[in-house]
Amino acid sequence: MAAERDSDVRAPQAVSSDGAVYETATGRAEAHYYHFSHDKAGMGSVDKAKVAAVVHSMSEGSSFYRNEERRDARIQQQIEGMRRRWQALREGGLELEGAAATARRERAAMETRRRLDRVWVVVDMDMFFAAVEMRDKPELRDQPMAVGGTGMLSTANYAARKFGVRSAMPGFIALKLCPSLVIVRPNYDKYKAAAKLAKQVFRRFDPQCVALSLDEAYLDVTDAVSRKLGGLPAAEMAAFHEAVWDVVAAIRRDVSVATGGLTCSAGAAPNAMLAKIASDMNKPDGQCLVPFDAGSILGFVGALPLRKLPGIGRVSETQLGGLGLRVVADVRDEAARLHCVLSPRMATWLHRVSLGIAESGRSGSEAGAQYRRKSISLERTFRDEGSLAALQATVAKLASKLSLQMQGSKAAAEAGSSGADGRQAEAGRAGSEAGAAEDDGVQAARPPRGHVPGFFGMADSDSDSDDAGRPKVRPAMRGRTVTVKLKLASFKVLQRSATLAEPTNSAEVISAACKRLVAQESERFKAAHGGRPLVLRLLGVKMHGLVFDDDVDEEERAAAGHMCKLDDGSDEDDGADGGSPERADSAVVGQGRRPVLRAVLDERLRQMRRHSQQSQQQHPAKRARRQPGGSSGQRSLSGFVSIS
DNA sequence: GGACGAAGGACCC
DNA sequence: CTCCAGGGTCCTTCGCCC
Repeated sequence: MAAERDSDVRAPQAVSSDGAVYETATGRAEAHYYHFSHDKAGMGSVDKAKVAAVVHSMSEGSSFYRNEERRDARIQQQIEGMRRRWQALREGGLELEGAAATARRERAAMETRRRLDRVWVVVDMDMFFAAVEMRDKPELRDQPMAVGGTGMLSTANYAARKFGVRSAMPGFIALKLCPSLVIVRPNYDKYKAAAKLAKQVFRRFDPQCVALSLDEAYLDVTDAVSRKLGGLPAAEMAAFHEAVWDVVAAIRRDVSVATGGLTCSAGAAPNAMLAKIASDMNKPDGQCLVPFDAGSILGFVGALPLRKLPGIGRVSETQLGGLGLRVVADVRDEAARLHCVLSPRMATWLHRVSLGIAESGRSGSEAGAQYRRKSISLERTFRDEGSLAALQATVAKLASKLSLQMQGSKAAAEAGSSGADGRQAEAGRAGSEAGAAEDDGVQAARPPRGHVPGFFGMADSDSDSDDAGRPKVRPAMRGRTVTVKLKLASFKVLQRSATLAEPTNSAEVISAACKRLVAQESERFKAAHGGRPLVLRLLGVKMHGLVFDDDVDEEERAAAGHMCKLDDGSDEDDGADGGSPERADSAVVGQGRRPVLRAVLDERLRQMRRHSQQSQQQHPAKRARRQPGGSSGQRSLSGFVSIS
């Protein structure tokens, strides 16, 4: 293993600026229901057609499948609308003229904001959960195995991937594809321990590194690289690239040593988005460097299939594909027309990203600001249930568990030691009635260290103690808006929410509010369906509009001095980075006020830019108007692509 | 024209 | 035998209320 890594550590071959290296399998997966993410590492030899056939035969006729078909039909219809408009723009001129001018200005403004002076690294553990299990149980090494349950897998090893098994695939389908598959139940404590070891390594290279999940971290290693260069500015690009390459190699080596042989892949680039993309290019156990010059970057992103962009998922890929766009460079070429067809944000975002520009700045001065979650929720899937009483019992149980979590570490600790207070005893009974009780008793009784990390949880609480070994305190919080999530037996999802007069974290209050919403919906459903009961397969309870108890102190401090306000709708996001390229001078943006985590995530998590077809068709005139007209000039689209 | 609440979605891991 | 998760974030649209 060491040898393998060595060899690829040794070759600081940067990407050629024409991007040819990355002209990967554009193997257009026939846009349909079940390509669970195509060219994943280790899948080279999979018989895709066969896998698709098996998956299809397993799903056909199921409620899940029918729901997917409905969804797909809707999307296809949207695409039809987009297509017509897209074609119309090809012929007609005026609107496009304006848009082209806008796009040109936009691009110039964006180019202004391109930064090449920071070195970002994204590290991604290879098949993390499976790797940990294999490390601890060598007999699993050469076996196809996956971590998860029959319901859903979270990751699979490479032996399993050869059969077409992959993460986010339901376990029962995976077993069909690979009858010898060993499915291991997840053991999060082990994964957390391993992640903690890795993070200790990351901190040596970037004390402020941010973990997005157990298996992925973002590092700004600029300082480490310049130390490597002896504090001198790199005389030339090659030396600089080599230094970057070596730092990344060192990180990966140290991670492997620290974790007892787990491997990871990494990408390095001038911004976090590019680094993220690069981290995926040489998986597993490899690394990739995007050169630090605009020309190379344009070549690199340009050649990528759109799906590689974090933020472009199954739907967006299909939509853009419907317009004939396949690769990032296509988007760049069509920036003007896209401005006429997509929502303004989506268009602007795509344009920027197609240039390989992203803002992953981290404001050093902002170290004090902790990340604040925006919502907290709990949901449970169970066997189809039509009895309102049973559903309400589940609601009560979810509400009381959520309440407990919201009360912070102190409450959780008490509950953990006492085993079961009144609320939980009640919840336990209720749960078994609803048939959703499996692991619940255990979970509820778990001490504070137990609870699920969540997507962001790791950002500052990857461990239960701080660096000095003091136990970490989870602040109590209250929420003002409560939402119930209902997934019908048909897989259709509904959400019903209500805003309370006062923020709360009381189990009773939350429970009562949720029960009311569920009862209402149940009535409505019966009325609309000739008395048929509402049959659900999932219930969820969520709270948002959160206020944190320890923010009270912060407000006091704020009164005395600086500190920005972090929570409540006032979103420090002022117009959103991509939103207004006009204020290109907003070097100030990303300069101060954002919490560390937000700044880093900015790019990758805000991009669910989707747009609604309907509205665009309903208000074409309005849309046209908002494109600042003016300008003329002949500009051939090719002029767009050139790098100045 | 906002700000705010509600509902529905896309996406990520 | 088992039959598609759960925890988050952000975007968009719409309606209501200034």
